[in-house]
Amino acid sequence: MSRPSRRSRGTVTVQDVAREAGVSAMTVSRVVNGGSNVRETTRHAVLEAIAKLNYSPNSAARSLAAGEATQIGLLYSNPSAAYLSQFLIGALAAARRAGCHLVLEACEGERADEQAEATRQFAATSVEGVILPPPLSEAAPVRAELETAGIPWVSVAMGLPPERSLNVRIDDAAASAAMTKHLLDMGHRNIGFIRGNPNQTSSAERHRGFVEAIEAAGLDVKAMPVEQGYFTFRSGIVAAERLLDRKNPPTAIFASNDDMAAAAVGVAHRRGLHVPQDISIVGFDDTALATTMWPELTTVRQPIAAMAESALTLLLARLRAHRAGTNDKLEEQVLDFELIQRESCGPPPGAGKPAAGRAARR
Amino acid sequence: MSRPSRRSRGTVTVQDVAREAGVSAMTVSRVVNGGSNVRETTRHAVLEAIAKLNYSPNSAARSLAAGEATQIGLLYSNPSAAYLSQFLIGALAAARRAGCHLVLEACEGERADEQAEATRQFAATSVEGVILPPPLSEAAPVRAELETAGIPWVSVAMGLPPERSLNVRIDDAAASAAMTKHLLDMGHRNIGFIRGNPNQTSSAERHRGFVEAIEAAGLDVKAMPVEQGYFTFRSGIVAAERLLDRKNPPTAIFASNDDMAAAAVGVAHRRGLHVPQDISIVGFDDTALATTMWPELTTVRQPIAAMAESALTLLLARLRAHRAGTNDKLEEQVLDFELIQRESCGPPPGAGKPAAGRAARR
DNA sequence: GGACGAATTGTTAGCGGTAACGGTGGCTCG
DNA sequence: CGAGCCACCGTTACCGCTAACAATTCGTCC
Repeated sequence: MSRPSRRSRGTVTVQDVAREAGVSAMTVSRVVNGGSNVRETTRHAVLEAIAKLNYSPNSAARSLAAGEATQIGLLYSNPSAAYLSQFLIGALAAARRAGCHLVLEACEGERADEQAEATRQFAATSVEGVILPPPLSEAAPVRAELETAGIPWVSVAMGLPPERSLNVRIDDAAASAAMTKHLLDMGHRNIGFIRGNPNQTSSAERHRGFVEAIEAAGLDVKAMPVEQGYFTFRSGIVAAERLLDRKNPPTAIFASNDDMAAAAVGVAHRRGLHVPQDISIVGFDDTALATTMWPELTTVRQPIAAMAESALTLLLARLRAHRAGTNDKLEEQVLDFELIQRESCGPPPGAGKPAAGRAARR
Repeated sequence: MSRPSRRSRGTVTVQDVAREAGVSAMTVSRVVNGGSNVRETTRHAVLEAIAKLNYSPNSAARSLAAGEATQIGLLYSNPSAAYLSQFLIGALAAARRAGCHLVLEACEGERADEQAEATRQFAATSVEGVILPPPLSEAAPVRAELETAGIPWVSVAMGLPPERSLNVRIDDAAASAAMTKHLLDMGHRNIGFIRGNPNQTSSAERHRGFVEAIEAAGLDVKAMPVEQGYFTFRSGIVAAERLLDRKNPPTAIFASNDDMAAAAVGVAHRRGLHVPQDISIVGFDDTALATTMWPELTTVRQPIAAMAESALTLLLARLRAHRAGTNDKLEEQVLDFELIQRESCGPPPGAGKPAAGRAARR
C-alpha cells in the first residue's frame, strides 16, 4: 500500500469531515468557528460528522492560515507563587483555545530601568501583545515602553478603570466592604486595617471599601487603627505589631492580602494570643497560603484563573480589531469575588454570641 | 501599490532571509534547525541575514509543516502552588521553543478511578504525550491508563530510576544526606526526621540519605527519632508534636518537605521554642513557602523549572523517535540540587560554637 | 414570472515552513 | 579518466486551515 503523499499521520482533517458530511471544507471551517451564515441543517450534519470522526482542529494550521497572533507575552514580577500558578492555569487554557503561545518573562527588581529593560525584551522578540498581572499592571515604565513599542497590553487586577488600556479586575472596594461587614456582623467594633502597597490602586480601593462599610454601619472611621503595609509577609509583621502595641488593641485585623494576614497570625501567636478566640484575623486573595496555615484563613477569593482567561481573550480581540483596522473601544471586565469563611475569624472575646447568623463554612 | 497577495503582515519570513542571503528558503531552514550539511560560509551569510532582518521563525508554520506534536498534556494533582508555578514556567519555556501547546488537566482526588478518569480525558483529546509531575509521577492508575491508550509519558521527580518510562529527577538520597551532614556539622547529635508520603519513592530515598549520612558519621540511626508524615502541612503538625513530646526531644528537625517544616516551626513557636536558638528546623524543596515564613527556611532546592524543561524535551524526543519508528531507549535525567542556607538552622542550644565553618547566607 | 438582494455554499490561493528527492560539483578510487 | 560517492544546495509539493471572492440557491416583491 502506498503512503498517500507525505507523512500522513492518522489525523482527522477538515477534508475528512467535509467528505463525511457531504459539504466543502470551508463550510466545516465555518461551523467550527462561530458558524455564521450556515443553514441549521448543514450545521447539524457537520457537527455530526465531527462527532463521528472525533475531529479536533489543528491549532497550528489554524493560526497559520488565519494569520493570528501566535506569541503573547506575560510579564510577571514575583507575585505570590500561588497567584502565579492560578494565573498561568487560566492563561494557558485560553492560549490553547486561541492557538497562541505564552511567552513568560520574569521582571525582577522594582527599579524603573529594570522594568523597562524587561519590557524591551518583549519588543525585541515578536510578541504581539502583553498581559500584565499585578503588581506590574500599573508599572509606569512598563506601560510607557509598551506604548512606544506599539504593543497592546491588558492589565489585570488594577483597582480602578484604566485610561488607556484593557483591564480585568474585581470590585476591590465592594469585596473589602463585604469582608468588613462580615466582621461587623460578628460583633467587632474595633477593627484594625493593614493597607496594601500604595503603588497599586487596588490598595486604595480596598481601604475605601473598608471605610465605606464602617461608615455605613454608623461607626467612626477615625477610631479604627490603620497601618501601612506593602503586601509582603515582612511588612505584615511590622504592621501587626504596631496594631497590637496600641493601648486599645483591635479585636480583629483585616489585612489587605493573605501574606500580611499570615504574618499577623504569626505575631499574634508569638504574643500568646489565640486565633480566633482572642483575635480574629482575615485576609484577601485566597492564595494557597490561606489553607496551608493554621488556623485556615477567612479571606476574599478572586477568580484568578478566570481573570487570566478574560485578560487573554480581551487582548486577542483587541489585536484582531487592530489588525482589521477597526478601532475597538478599550474594554474593561469586572468579575465576581467570593467571601470565603474559614477558621481565623470569630466573634470578639467576651461576646456572648455572634451578632449575626453564622454563614456556612467551606 | 498592490497588496502582495493576501493579508501580508509585516513579518519576516524565510523567503525574505533567503533573498537577502542569496540562497534558497530550504537552506535557511537548514541553518535554523541544526544546520547539517551547510557550508560554513553559507551558514554565516544566512545567520547574518537573519540578524539583519531580525527574523524569527513562525512556530505555527513550523510545527504544521514538520507534522510535529502540538499538544502535550500535563496532569497535575495539587502539588504546592509554588511547585506548580515553577514547573509551569519551565514547561512553558520548553513548549514555546518546541512550538507545542501545554494542555493542563487537574486531577483532584486520590482514588484510582478518579485518576483513571482524568487520564482518559487526555486520551479523548488529541494529546500526544503526557508529563507527570509528582505525586502523579508514580500513580499506578494513571500510568496504566496511558499505557493502554498508547500515549508516551515522562515522570518527574520519581525517587528511583523508572522501569518503563522516561524520568527526570534529582538525587534525593544524596540531597538528603547533604542536608543531614550539614546538621551534623553544626553540632546536632539528636536529629528528628519527618518522612514523606510513602506513596512516593522519593520519600524512601530521602530517608535513605538521612540514614546513610548518620551512619557515615558513625552515629546510631536507632537513636534518631523518626515520624511519619504525608507531605501536608497538617501531617507536619502531628509529626512535629510527636517529636517534641518525646522525653529527649531532638535539637533539630529535618522535614521531608517545606510544608511539613513550616508546620514544625509553627508547633515550635506555639510551645515557646525559638527557631533556630532553641531548635533548628530544615526542609526540602525550597518552595516559596520557605521565604514567606519566619524565620526563613534552610532547605534543599530542586531545579524545578529545569526539570520541567528537561521532561518536555525528553518527551518530545521520544515522540519524534516513535514517529520515525526508531525505538529509543528509555532515558533518565538526574539534575543537580542545591543546599540553601537560611535562618531556620543553627548550632544546637548550649553549643559553644558551631562545629563547622559557617556557609554564606543567600 | 423575472429581477434582485440576501443568505448560503464552493473554489482558489495561499499562510510560512519543511520532507523528500533531485541536481550539482568536487574528490577519491580502480 | 570515467564511475561512484559524498557534501551541499535547490525544487517541488505539500502540512491543515481559512480569507477573499465567485457561484449558487432562495425568497420576495412588483
